[in-house]
Amino acid sequence: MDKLDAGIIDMLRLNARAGYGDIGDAVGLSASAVKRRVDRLVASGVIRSFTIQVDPAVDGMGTEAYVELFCRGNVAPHELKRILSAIPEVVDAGTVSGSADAVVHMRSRDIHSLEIALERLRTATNIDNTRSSIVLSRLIHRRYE
Amino acid sequence: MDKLDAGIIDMLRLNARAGYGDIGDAVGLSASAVKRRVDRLVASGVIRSFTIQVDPAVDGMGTEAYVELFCRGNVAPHELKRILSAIPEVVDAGTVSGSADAVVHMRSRDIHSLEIALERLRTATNIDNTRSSIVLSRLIHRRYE
DNA sequence: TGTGAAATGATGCCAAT
DNA sequence: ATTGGCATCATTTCACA
Repeated sequence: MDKLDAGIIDMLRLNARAGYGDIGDAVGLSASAVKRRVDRLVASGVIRSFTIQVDPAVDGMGTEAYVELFCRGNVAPHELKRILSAIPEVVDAGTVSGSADAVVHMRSRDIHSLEIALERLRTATNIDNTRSSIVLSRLIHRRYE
Repeated sequence: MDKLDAGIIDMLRLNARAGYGDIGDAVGLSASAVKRRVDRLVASGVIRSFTIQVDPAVDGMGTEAYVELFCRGNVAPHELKRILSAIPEVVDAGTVSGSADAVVHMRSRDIHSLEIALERLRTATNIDNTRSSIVLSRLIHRRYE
């Protein structure tokens, strides 16, 4: 991961379909050298995948919520992970510092299916209670991940 | 957005560098028909961009926080968007229901640069105060977006 | 790493549905 | 309005220096 790799990654983040030649022009390498580096970045797991960002509204997944999770007693992170993995509406989650034990980002087709998913979460073992914030309007969506 | 478009989007989500011919084989179209549809999906904004998912740890962006934003008086969503857009550490944000005005997901290189970004957020015009939850361990990372 | 050749894929046009 | 096939052009990919 040197400066050249970082440059290649920046280019691919902006346009994952950029040609090797174009990337090479930008970072100062030949097309084949860029290809070799990209292949290596993929093989080593630095580049997880090539994807697209789809408008969630069009995709029919326009309803979102941020949910704070409060657990009963001490719950191990891998236990939380097990619970959350079973709910497909959970797109992102992490244990956090502060009063809550975890923050969960949920995305669903509509309010109704979000409510059902929330109910599943709320009734899971060791979950004490939840505090939901329904997203009213999306402001930022920088998916560099 | 018919069934064919949905199939094309599914393929591109799995591999944004898939060839038009390969996509066509999967959904039952010729390469040129797939290209036309992809071009249209991009032009109409359904496909927002072609990107890569990078391992945040390797990328040196392993420190995250969820931040609740409380504003002074009524702040228009587009005003919040303007403020948040200026902070690159903000990867995701939305106005929400409940006591907070917005929830912001931030990602940074380390605690120190996260702190600096938080300070910039906290001192922005019309921001009353913030409530941060630093992510201790990432549980879920379903980045279909 | 770069160069150059061969294979592969992208792109635009046209006739047909 | 949208498709498949084809011709052309660009890019990827690989062997070798």
